[in-house]
Amino acid sequence: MESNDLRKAGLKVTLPRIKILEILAGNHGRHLSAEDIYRALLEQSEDIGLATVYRVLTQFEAAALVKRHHFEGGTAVFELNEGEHHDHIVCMDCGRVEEFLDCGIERRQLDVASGLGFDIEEHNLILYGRCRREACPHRRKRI
Amino acid sequence: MESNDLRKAGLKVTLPRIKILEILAGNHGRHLSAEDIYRALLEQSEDIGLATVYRVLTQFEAAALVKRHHFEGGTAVFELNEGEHHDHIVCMDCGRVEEFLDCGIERRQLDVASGLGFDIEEHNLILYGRCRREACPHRRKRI
DNA sequence: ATGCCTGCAAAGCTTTTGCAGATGC
DNA sequence: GCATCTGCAAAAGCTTTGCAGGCAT
Repeated sequence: MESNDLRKAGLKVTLPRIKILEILAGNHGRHLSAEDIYRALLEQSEDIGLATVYRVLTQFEAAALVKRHHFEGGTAVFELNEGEHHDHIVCMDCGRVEEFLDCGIERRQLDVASGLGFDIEEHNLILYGRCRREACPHRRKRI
Repeated sequence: MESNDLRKAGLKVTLPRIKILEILAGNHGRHLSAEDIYRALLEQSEDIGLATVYRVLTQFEAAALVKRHHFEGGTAVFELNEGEHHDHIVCMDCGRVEEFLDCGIERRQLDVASGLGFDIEEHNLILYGRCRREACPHRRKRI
C-alpha cells in the first residue's frame, strides 16, 4: 500500500505522488530520470508538471523512499529504495544496468575508510564495462 | 615539461593551456572545478574566459591529461591524471578528499563484473564519511 | 598563410523557485 | 478552514556552442 509509505513520510497522499510511486514500482529494477517519469505520466494522460516530478522525487529521496544516482553525467536517475543496499554496473554500449552486492568489497571499504580516519556513512560504486549479451550493440559490432 | 604533454596530445601549445596545466599541477592532489581554475587565472591576472577553461579541460580529458569527477552533484572537478589509478573518500563535513587504492577491492570488482558477464573498462568508487580530524567541523560539533 | 584557438555572448540542459490557485485532511 | 501541494513560468546553475578575430607553427 503506497499511501501508507507517504503518510509515514509525513507527506500528504496526492495523485501526483501516488502516480510517481506507481511508475517507479512498475519499472522495478530500472532507473528512471525525472524526464522519463514525466513522459510516462504524459502517456497516462496525467496532467502533472515536470517541476512537480522534481519536487516529489526530492521529497521522496529525503524520506528515503527512493535513491538518486548520477550514472554518467548530466541527468540523475531514480530507483525505489527497497531497503537492501547494492551497487551498479553499467554497460557502456547498451546502457543496461545490473545491480550487485559483494560482501568482500563492502568489508574492505570499511577497513580502508577506518584506516584513513573516516567514519564511513555511505558509498557510491559504479563499474563501467561492456556486456557480453547477444543484444548488445558492442557485441554485434564485434561479429 | 608541460608543453610536450600538449604536443603529444596533438594540441597546440598556447598560454591558456599551459596556465591551466600549471594550476592543476600546482594544486597537486586537490580537485578543482572549472570555476576554481577560472578564479585562479583571474588572480594571476590572466585574461582567459570561462568557456576556454571548459573547452581546454574537455580536451585534456579526451587526451587523458586530466580526470573528471562528479563528487556530490552539480559541478564537476578535475585533477591531473598521474597515471596510477585511485579511488576517493570525501568528508561530508569538511569536504576534504583523500585518495586510496585497495588491491582487494580492485580484484573483487573484476571478479564481480566477470561473473555478471561484463568486461569491465573502468569504475568509479567514492566513499562518503566523516573524518576524525581536529579541524573538521563535525568533530567540533561533537565536543 | 593556414588552420587551430580564444573571448565573448548567447544558447542549452537539467534542476530549482515564486506565486496564485487547487486540494487533502 | 488551513496548511500543504501543484502547475506554470521564470530563474538559476553548470556547461556548450557560434562566431569573428588572434595566434602558433
